[in-house]
Amino acid sequence: MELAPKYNPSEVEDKWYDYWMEHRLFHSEPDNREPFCIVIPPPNVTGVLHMGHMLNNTIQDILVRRARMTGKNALWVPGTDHAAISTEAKVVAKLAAEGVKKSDLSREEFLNHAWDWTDKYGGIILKQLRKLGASCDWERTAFTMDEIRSKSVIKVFCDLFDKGLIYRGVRMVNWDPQALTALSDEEVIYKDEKSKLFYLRYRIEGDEDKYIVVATTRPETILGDTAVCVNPNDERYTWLKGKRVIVPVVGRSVPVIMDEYVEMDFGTGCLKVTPAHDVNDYMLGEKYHLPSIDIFEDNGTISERGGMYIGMDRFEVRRKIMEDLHAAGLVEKVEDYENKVGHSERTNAVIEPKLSTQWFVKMEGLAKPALAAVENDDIRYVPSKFKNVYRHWMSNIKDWCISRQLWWGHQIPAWFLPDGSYVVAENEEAALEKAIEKCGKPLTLADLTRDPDCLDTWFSSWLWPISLFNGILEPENEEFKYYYPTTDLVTAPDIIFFWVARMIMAGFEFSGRKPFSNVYFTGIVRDKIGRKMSKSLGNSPDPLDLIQQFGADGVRMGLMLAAPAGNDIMYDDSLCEQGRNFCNKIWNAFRLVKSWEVNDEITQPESAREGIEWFEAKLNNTFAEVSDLMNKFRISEALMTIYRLFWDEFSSWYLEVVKPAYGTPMDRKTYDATLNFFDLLLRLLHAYMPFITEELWQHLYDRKPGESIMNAQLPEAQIFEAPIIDEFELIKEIVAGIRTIRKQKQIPNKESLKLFIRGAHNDNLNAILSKMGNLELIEKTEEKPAVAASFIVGSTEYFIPLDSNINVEEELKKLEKDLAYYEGFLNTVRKKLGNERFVANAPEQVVAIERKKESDALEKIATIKASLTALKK
RNA sequence: GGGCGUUUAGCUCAGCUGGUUUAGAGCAUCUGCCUUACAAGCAGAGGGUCUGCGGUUCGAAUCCGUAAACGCCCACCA
Repeated sequence: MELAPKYNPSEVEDKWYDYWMEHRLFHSEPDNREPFCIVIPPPNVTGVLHMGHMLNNTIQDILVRRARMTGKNALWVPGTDHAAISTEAKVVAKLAAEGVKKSDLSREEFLNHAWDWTDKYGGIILKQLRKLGASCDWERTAFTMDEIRSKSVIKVFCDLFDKGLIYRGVRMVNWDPQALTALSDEEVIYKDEKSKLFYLRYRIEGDEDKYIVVATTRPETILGDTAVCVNPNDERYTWLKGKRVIVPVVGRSVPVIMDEYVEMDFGTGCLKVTPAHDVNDYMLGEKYHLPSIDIFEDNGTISERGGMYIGMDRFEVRRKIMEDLHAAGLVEKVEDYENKVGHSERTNAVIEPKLSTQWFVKMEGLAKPALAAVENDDIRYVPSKFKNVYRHWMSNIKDWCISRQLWWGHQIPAWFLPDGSYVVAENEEAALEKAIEKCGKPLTLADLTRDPDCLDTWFSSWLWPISLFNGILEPENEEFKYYYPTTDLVTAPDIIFFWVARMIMAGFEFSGRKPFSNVYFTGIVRDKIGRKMSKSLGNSPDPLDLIQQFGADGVRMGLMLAAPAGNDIMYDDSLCEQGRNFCNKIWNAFRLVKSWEVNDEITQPESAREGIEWFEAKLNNTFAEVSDLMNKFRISEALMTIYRLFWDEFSSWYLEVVKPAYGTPMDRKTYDATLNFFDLLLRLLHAYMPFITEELWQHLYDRKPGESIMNAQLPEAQIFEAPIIDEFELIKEIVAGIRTIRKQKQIPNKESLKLFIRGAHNDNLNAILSKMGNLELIEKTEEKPAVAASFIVGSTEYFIPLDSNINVEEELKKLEKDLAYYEGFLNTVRKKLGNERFVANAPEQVVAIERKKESDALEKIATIKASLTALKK
């Protein structure tokens, strides 16, 4: 077989993905093995793959593939989320572009458009995931709005309602005037904004010459003012007691109320009260029975109730009303001001606090077991710092507003009766029954009106780990019992409240158990200079382009090299380059091994025997080390460990040690051992780099159809102390010493050298030393050869005799530098040992180590000094 | 306004319960090599006193306090 000198990913990736699919290698069914399960954080059904997905799914794939190779029955369930607001917004925008308004369509018509959109763009992202090698069980692909998931949502809603955990009520909610829906508190993002603080004059009723000054950031809301409030302890304003003031421009007379809520030292200490448009004002309004004037339409324009500026947009009015206030001489002053303004997470529209009737879930009771599970590590957070964030939120949890004024989603299963009361039921028939019972009159379906609102997207995704296995509708089914609780969850910390916390609560509430055992939080993918990747900045590469350029394995490796748990990753193409280069390294090592001819007659050279013994020990220990790191979710460290094993130990040392001279064949024993090592190395690498490892693994031996490295098992290994590993490290140092001399003296590698040794030296690996150093002789000596370059390893001196004269100056300099180092070192050690309290207090072992350091250093110094005097002669 | 986290070589990060040869890795840098697996490579080399200050200790990158910088989360001062 001829292999190209460079690895070409595009030639092999699709081939092997198809092969895996064809043989259903990602598919899992319950059996008697231990299950390992991950459910995918469902991406938006109409989304496209970005770097965040890339990172997140690479990690999941690594975990799943590794589990498969360690004897587990591994399952990764894929699916998508209907993403209520964002999908509905996209459909609305698309229709608008075609000149169709949502309000002109019936609910059914609109949903048809939405389904068309979903069918057209849905699942693109799942197809893209295949390009990176994601080993999801595609036969199980689910959607938050498919039948099982929808029914589960409805059932859960009804159950919670029956338990009294869901209620309907009038509350001040976060209103998105663009999406025309209420949002949960978590969907509001507060951003610092430069704005103005306007100081407005409110004249006193009956004493029009006097006025008080009120500071506000939102002058347009004076249309809804129904009071002015001051602190009762504020002596500046005691005279205001019982007075009324005139709202500027509007001309309405409103009372002055006194409440300690008002901060005396903010602004003027005078607060305008607009109960319909501010949460705090709403509270004041309730307390003092103030009228509430909602001046806005749902889309943020002024309504009839505003009385003026009707139909104008809220930001337009802010400008206009200031003009009018100025004209009327009612503006005291205007200051620059920085405050936080709430924006919709999905549409980025400025949130308008709005009074409306919504559905809520009582959270306090749900939070308790969910908090405890994380606190006691029954659910493990990696990294654990996110426990703090979680604890804080969970112990201050607020009720969850779950209704959204949208059509795309799960419609709330509540039906209104003609008298305005309502019933909650899983379907129309059941609702009718309940309704008849409730009002005692013979109603028909025509008398019932279903609540038009939909549920928050997260109200379906919080069930995901359960509903994927149909555990809500059929809690006793085999699959649910086998795969649930799932094992690991991999997600980004920004949805810890939206999703993770709620899944945990849902897990305990609906299944009585936790939904997963470990949560691995990834970081955010940023660009090289630390900016978050975003479309508008244009700093986000297209993952598919990267795969095209560097190969899926290269990109996976690039991302994983830089991604410790919970840390943001500073992405740079050079990371993928490193990944690609590594693929190439593996590829070429394979080419070398496969180029060897085997001759059964040849006996194994001693160097090869030593090399095999060493690498076996090294490989075993690395297996153990990698397992340990992976159990701690230290994925990038595990990968780096493997990288170094392959590149430095295997390629640079092992292969060079066993490599036969050019044109000569290799013995059978060494060849077989090398193929075996290669096989094991590929297995170790497979979870991280699935494609190239499959390609080479298939080439390594004859494989049966359907056989795959995916299912090859990783040997169980434990770290064991092997003296040969340390011995080999010394050999490396000696070889490096020889190479340095070759370089300095410009002696070609081909020219063999003699090596003389003065001092202790272990002969065990001399065959390797001789081969790697290209030595024709290794000999102990008492005397330094007349003309020789030297170096020291441990406290042993090594000499290479030279033909030409050596540069005495240079040698002296080198030795003196060494001497200075060791004398300095000895000094620090002696300082310690000279300290009586150290010797008295430190553990015996530690003192012993220091004494050993001392004697080693002394020995070394003696050696160097001897060399120095010899040179100076 | 509260809380949390980070700060170690040019860059990205390890360094776990303080003591494993006066701090490790990868990348980048420098030097020499197109040595028939690989220039996407090989061989060699240089580079940090661990953000500052104070403390605990025989001993501190590691523990405590404090300051600064950066980041994140939460919060109803208009």
